[in-house]
Amino acid sequence: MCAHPAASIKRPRNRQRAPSSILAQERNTASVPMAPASESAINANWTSWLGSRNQEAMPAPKLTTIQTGSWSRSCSNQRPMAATAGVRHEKRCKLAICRCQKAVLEAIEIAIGGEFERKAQVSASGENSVLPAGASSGQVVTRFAPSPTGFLHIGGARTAMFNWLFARHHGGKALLRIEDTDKARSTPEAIDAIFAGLDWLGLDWDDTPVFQSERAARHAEVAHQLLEAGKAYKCFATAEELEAMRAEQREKKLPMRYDGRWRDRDPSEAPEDAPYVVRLKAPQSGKMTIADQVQGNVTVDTRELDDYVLLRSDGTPTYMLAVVVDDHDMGVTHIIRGDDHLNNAFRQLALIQAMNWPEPVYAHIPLIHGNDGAKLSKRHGALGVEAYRDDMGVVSDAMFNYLLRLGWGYGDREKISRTEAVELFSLANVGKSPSRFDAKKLINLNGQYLREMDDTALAALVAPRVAALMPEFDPTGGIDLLGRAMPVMKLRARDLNELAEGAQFLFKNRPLSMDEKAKSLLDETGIAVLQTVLPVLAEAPSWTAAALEEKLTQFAEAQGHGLGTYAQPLRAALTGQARSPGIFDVLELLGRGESLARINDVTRVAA
RNA sequence: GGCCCCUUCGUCUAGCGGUUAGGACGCGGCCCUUUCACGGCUGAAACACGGGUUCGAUUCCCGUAGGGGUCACCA
Repeated sequence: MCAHPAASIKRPRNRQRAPSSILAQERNTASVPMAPASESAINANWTSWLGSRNQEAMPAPKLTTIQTGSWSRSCSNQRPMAATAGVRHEKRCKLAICRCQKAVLEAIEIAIGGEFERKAQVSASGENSVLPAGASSGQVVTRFAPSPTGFLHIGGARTAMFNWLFARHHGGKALLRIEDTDKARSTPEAIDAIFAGLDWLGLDWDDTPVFQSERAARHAEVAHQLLEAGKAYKCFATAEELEAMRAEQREKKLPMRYDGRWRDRDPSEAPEDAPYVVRLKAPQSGKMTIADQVQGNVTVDTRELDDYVLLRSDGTPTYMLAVVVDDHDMGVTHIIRGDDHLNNAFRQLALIQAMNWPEPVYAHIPLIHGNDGAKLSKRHGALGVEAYRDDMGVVSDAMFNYLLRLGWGYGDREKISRTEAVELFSLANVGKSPSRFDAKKLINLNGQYLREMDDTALAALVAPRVAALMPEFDPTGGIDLLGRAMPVMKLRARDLNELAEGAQFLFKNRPLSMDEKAKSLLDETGIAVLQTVLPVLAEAPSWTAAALEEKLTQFAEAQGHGLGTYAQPLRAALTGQARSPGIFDVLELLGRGESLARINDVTRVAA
């Protein structure tokens, strides 16, 4: 049948998005910090908390550039980043915004080199804010901050990847912070599992990982600074009191939030020695906008923000305080995390502004949902990455590629290596809607990567699995044969388990056990076929797949039969199964002696 | 309930005002073939709904519906 010529002509679809490097560069540069800073103040600050903390935990930031206070103010409402996010939605304004952005950047450049520098020196004195290390050099700094309450699940893994990718793409730093402040739920095993999972995915991190629990003193220090500055206050409300307040709000269908009952009260009104928490004085009017790199501009009325707790009554920091302080001290410039934190971002921003710290760039990526469409959680049967590795036999490169494509796309590209991913990754191409995990697609991709893998490396991964399947397998002796079998075996496998199962025939002891299909192939006619074919094979000039194929094909033709007549009984006799690699490959892998012996086992029993 | 976010084949996605709405996984068919795979060709399969704006909306705006997230002295 011949199709109409026109039917096969496809319209060229080369409208692939141009690499977004220009935008990316602009963003990168645009993230130059705007906050004033004093080097001595910073150093003092760092030494103060370093003195009592683990010195290894976090190196003091290097300070190179000083920015101006005036720029901080003039840019805070219309930062270049805000304009950039607008591009996503205001394509008509795209060019205009880009030009505007460019103008701002140029202005910044002039400012850095010119008269603003003097202003900086003036306004920096008396300021106690700390300029982030990364930010000071215009370098991108990201962080992945898992809380070690379990394994590294798919969602966390992808967040880690996006952070890593973004930092590597921009030649910046990717940092790791373990949020282990919840001592009851954090375990060393979970920490190990997270490290192992990240390592397996091939994600490496700069500097030493930070353990949040070791920084409690620094967090408290910030809370006290805020207290002294009048930007935070002591709240003596009891748990029961607050519960009653919430119950009432629930009943009256009012928004549930702390009503600020101690915001303006004098602490002396509290009972003697009463326990208290420290709350942030959050702004009470106006609006806040976050120029989110993924979600676009998100605006919230500040009335939605309540005076949340910074320091618990036992003096320990809450998560809200800890993240903000750590992100700042670590010099994090870009916060890339799940969008379940989008609402938190506003509350955190209030704290950042109270401290007069530079605002980071936010990118809240959509969550990965389970099959029921709800947030992935352990209760939903979400698995740790190691489960995909161990139980499903998934290979690192495949997992990386699959996760990369979940929520991020680059035109039609499906198969993308780590190196390419670093080159192509941008937040602009991260989708806004949540995605679901599709194990079938993962496995398909896994098969593609398996086929490309080095045979020796593959054999090393498969060997333990074969050993688990059959006690008679000797890994030290068998790994060589396994490696030689890989080229033909990996063509037909999609995961490491299939590979291991399929390889078992190579190591079985004689006489072979036969599965049902093999037995049915070895009926009377099947055995008769083997009896005629045995001497033919024995005569083969050399025991290679090619030679054997030539020999048997000639014989089949002479007999007037198809190759299948001989191949199937042979397969059964040689492997005990009806499925295997090509029969001539099987013969070659098994070798002359073993092959003939296995065939002989079958024919002799019948006789 | 308040606030925030989302909505293109079953799933992952492309699409940037004019396309026969493209690709991938999965599913069906055909071809290749010694089994199973791989590979090749091919088919079915989507713009949630309703209003605007526009000469023209999948694309921009506003609603509706549905889904999700978040509202702790958890992280």
